[in-house]
Amino acid sequence: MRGLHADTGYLLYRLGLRSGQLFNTFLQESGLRLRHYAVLRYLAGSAGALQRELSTRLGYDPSAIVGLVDDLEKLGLTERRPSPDDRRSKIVVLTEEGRAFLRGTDEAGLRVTNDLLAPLDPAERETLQALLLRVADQP
Amino acid sequence: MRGLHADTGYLLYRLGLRSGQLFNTFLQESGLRLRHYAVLRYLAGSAGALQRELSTRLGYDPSAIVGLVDDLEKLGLTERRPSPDDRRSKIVVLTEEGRAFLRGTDEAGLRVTNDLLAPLDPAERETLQALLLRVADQP
DNA sequence: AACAACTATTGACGTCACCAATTATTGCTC
DNA sequence: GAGCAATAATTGGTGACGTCAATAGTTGTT
Repeated sequence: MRGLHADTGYLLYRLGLRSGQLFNTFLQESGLRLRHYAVLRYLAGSAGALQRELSTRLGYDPSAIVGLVDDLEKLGLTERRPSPDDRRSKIVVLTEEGRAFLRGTDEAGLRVTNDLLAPLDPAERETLQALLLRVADQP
Repeated sequence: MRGLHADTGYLLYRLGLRSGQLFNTFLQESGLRLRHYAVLRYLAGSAGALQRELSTRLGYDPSAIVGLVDDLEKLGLTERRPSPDDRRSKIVVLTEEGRAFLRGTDEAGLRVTNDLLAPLDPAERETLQALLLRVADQP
């Protein structure tokens, strides 16, 4: 009898939950949650982003972005700068402290991934990574 | 600059969210959510389960199971039967209506997985499935 | 000049995860 | 076999979160 566990879509859902929990328990000592961390990492790769951009790219509601950026700003990890082109928009950028924070949690994120993928050898991890990237990169 | 998207753990988290959303939008016409569906599919593979067992196997809080089983019972898809061994426990079983419901949503679940894995060919899907199963099957 | 579209923000509502406490029952132990 | 810790289901509370509607300020279009 094929249970739901044999369904790849459901497996992804389940493992996504587990992965998120691992990240969150890991981040909790810093007072942040996975959502904050995702924003920081996105900013690290983009050198400034409109809140609207964060919303669409990360899949969080615009109103959620407001709170997340508020939190990060309160901790001094990001700043809101006025957009030169459009006075409605604000550009969120990492501060130096934000970069330092990311450096400090770098190997920690790797450790989480390491725990999660413990049953796989390096070659298999690379295969999985490649497949997931292909799945993730569709509109 | 390696963004968070290059991190397998985060990829899993992200794809898990997407998968869950697909499942939920698909199930919403039936009035159930993914959590209910997961319970039904687990029951289909076990011919009766204690609520405690559902809690540990599916990773939901015992108090959450109460509500889920209440909902399913209200729809006539499951029943609570007294355990012959232990009067504290109740055994949750699928009704005939529950089985019929699962049959009706069978190919729908496959369609969700199909949408999700659109970029992969059949061989790659099997590889992914096998890797995810290995990752999922750790304590 | 008028109006539709867009950005950030606020607020409300329902769902959900997480934790503590309760009741009924069981198993252990002395 | 009496007392007591452990367990199963349940209830309730709290905080986080997704979603939706509404608003103020700004831009682009016609």
